[in-house]
Amino acid sequence: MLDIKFIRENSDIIKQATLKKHLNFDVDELVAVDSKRLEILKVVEDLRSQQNTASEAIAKAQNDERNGLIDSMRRVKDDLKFKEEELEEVMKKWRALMLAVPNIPDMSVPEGSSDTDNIEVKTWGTIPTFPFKPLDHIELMEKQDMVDFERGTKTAGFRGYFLKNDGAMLEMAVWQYAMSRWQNKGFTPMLVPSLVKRETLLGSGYLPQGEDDLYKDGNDYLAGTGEVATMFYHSDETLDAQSLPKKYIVWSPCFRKEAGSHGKDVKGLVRVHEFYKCEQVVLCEANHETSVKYHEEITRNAEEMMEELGLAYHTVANCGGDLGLGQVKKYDIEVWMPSQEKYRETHSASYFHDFQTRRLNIRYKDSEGKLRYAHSLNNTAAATPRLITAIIENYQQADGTIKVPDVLVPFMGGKTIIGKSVI
RNA sequence: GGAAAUGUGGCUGAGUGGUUUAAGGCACUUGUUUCGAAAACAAGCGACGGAGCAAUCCGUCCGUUGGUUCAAAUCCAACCAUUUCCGCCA
Repeated sequence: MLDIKFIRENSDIIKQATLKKHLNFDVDELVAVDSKRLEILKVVEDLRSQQNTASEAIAKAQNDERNGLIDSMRRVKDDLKFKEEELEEVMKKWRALMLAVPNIPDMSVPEGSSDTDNIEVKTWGTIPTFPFKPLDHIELMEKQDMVDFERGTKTAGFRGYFLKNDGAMLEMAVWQYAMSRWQNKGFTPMLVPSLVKRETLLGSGYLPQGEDDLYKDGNDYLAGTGEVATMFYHSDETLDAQSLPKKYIVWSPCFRKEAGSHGKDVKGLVRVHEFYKCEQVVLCEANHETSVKYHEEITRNAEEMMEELGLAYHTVANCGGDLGLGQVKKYDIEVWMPSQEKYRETHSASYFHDFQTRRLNIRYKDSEGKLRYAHSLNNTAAATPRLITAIIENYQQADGTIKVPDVLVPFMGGKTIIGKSVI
């Protein structure tokens, strides 16, 4: 959501944003609807003012005078009702359009329509070479009894899975490693609801346009990311400016229908309907430079974790067409997957300015005592099981066992090698 | 899931149809006083939208959404939340 005043005065900027994000949105229509809204609102407010004045007079008047006033107010009431209905019609349209206004992408966001136009901004690590034919994570995990897809689909349907033995333990080790790692950086750990109300998803900007990718029952939805509940946590609050930035490291189950991705990653654990994620969420003061600073910081946090894990990755700046409605700029971190011989997304870091906090009404009082909408950002910390597929493939050994990355050993009860040799 | 009670500003709390423009208190801000503070006294003290250069003015907001009425914090309905009890459950 953007400020309607800003939209009115800067419709050209909105038009450019719409083009850059490859969206269909008619800002001229919104501006026209808004003019209509203000015009009717003026009439309604004048009638209400009349009513308020008359109401006072009626309270004091007696007999005939009183009856006469009441009669004339009856007509005002009818007019008001008619105008209010007209206003409600316009407001419906207005609200729907307001939710569709895209946020303005940063100047530095590359042009382009899809992820193939994203631009690599960094690479790290050496792409591993194996003196044997490397296996994919599916084979590796099945050989070591770390996963059961057959019973997974029997139980949960397409993309269902069970993690077993060190498959289960490795996943939990990653969570613990990530949660404590970010806690040490000053982030507040939280476990947050995945079962959430519709308004939470409107607040973070996933709805109304993302309906098809969400599991739901009536007004109850399963969130696709912990960001949703975490952002809603502070909705309708005025934060203490001293408490900014607020940094959260959040663990939650995540549910995604993956609508529109049938045929992609149909096997394995790279794309599943139910997964778990440690997510970084930041609220900071309303200032572009501050947003950029924390955007770089939460991106770097994740890159450092990948470096600690010893996983080769690159970071891309997402192009305009690959940005969400509310995102100003986004970096994806993509890990090298030996079986696919390409990079696959593990992290997505974006900032929103006040797009989300306007919807959620999250404000703070700045140093001049003025109420302002905070800025918000988020990035993945560790999304599993996708991340463990990368670990497993990159750390596989000739005999089919899997070396545990050093930083995870303490979280695996001291275990350094997963599995028995299967040669 | 069933029953009952409750829902008013940052907090507390009055208000059950018309000077309520939401009393009073606490907290907060400023001033007077003081070497300084406390206390006392005085004044101020919400958000959002609109008009205006401005002073200021208008409108909306008493859990939410509708309804009744010339007029709703107040009456009615539904919903939501909280508390207590029962049922169920990890």
